[in-house]
Amino acid sequence: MPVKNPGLKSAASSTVEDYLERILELINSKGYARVVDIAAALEISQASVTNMVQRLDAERLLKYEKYRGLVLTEAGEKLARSIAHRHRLLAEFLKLLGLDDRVICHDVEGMEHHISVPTLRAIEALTRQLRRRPALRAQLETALV
Amino acid sequence: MPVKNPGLKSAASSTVEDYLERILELINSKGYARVVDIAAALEISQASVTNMVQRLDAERLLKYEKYRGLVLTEAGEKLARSIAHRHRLLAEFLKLLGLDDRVICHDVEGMEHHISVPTLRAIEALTRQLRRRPALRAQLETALV
DNA sequence: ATGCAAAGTTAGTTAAGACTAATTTAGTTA
DNA sequence: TAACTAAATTAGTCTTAACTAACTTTGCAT
Repeated sequence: MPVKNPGLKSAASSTVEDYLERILELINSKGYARVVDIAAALEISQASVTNMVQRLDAERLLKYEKYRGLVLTEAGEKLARSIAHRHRLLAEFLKLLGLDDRVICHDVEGMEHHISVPTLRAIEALTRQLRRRPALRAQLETALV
Repeated sequence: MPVKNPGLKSAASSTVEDYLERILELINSKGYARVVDIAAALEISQASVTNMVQRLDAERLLKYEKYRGLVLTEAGEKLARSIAHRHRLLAEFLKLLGLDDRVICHDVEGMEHHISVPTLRAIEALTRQLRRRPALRAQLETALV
């Protein structure tokens, strides 16, 4: 299906977003992101990662030197951060709905690439309300049976 | 990315779900679903639709006779209905968050294929609360500025 | 300094799902 | 009923993003 983009999102494909998200995660936790680690994190082959890293370099989302490693560019880091932020927000929202971590992980990874800024803001506001209203959360729990 | 399926969803791909959703919609509104109408609804070529319809026939989600038309099978209709239901639920949820129809349409079409049953149930419960608590909705609106 | 294992790269393949162009069928109208 | 048009189908191509297998580079241990 040709997924049209009505001016609501960044130009990055879901796949690109997944890569950037994991790369930032690795950099934050280990200080660097090697091909082998990215491949392990995404559960894909190293060859696939090498390909994508070359593409991300061409798109100026990171700087990459053959055999030597990579660093995010300003643009890449900015994008990665906003992706990570969206991910955290959605995960927290689902957590407040009482869902378990396995489900949260699965659904967030699927949905996150398809949520526009306005929707994200609305969910953010809703999450704030849920956070400070345990009574409301309790109602949800009981409604689920 | 290899989208794994941890036993949370039907076996149909996002694409298949989109086709079924539109086919049911057409059948409900016009009484039948022709290739040309499905193609128009999904904004893809008739050739692509013919291909997919043959595949859906092979998967027993509809019965299809060359040049003659198609009808959903029991299984196909059941699946299509549950997809449509999920779509309506998500759309209503976003509507209650105060989002506008353009955004709702875009985001629902992106997200709907990635939401598990437990998450859907939780959102359903939350939607009920939002429906009967205009004050809560008002708080969200003002929080958005 | 050399050699070996781990990491990285390249080349070529695959699958889904779109596309166009060309062909065939069906239904309507003269 | 003959012909024309709209709909449907087929055949073959393209893109994205995965894969495997084979090869190269790097860095560590001897």
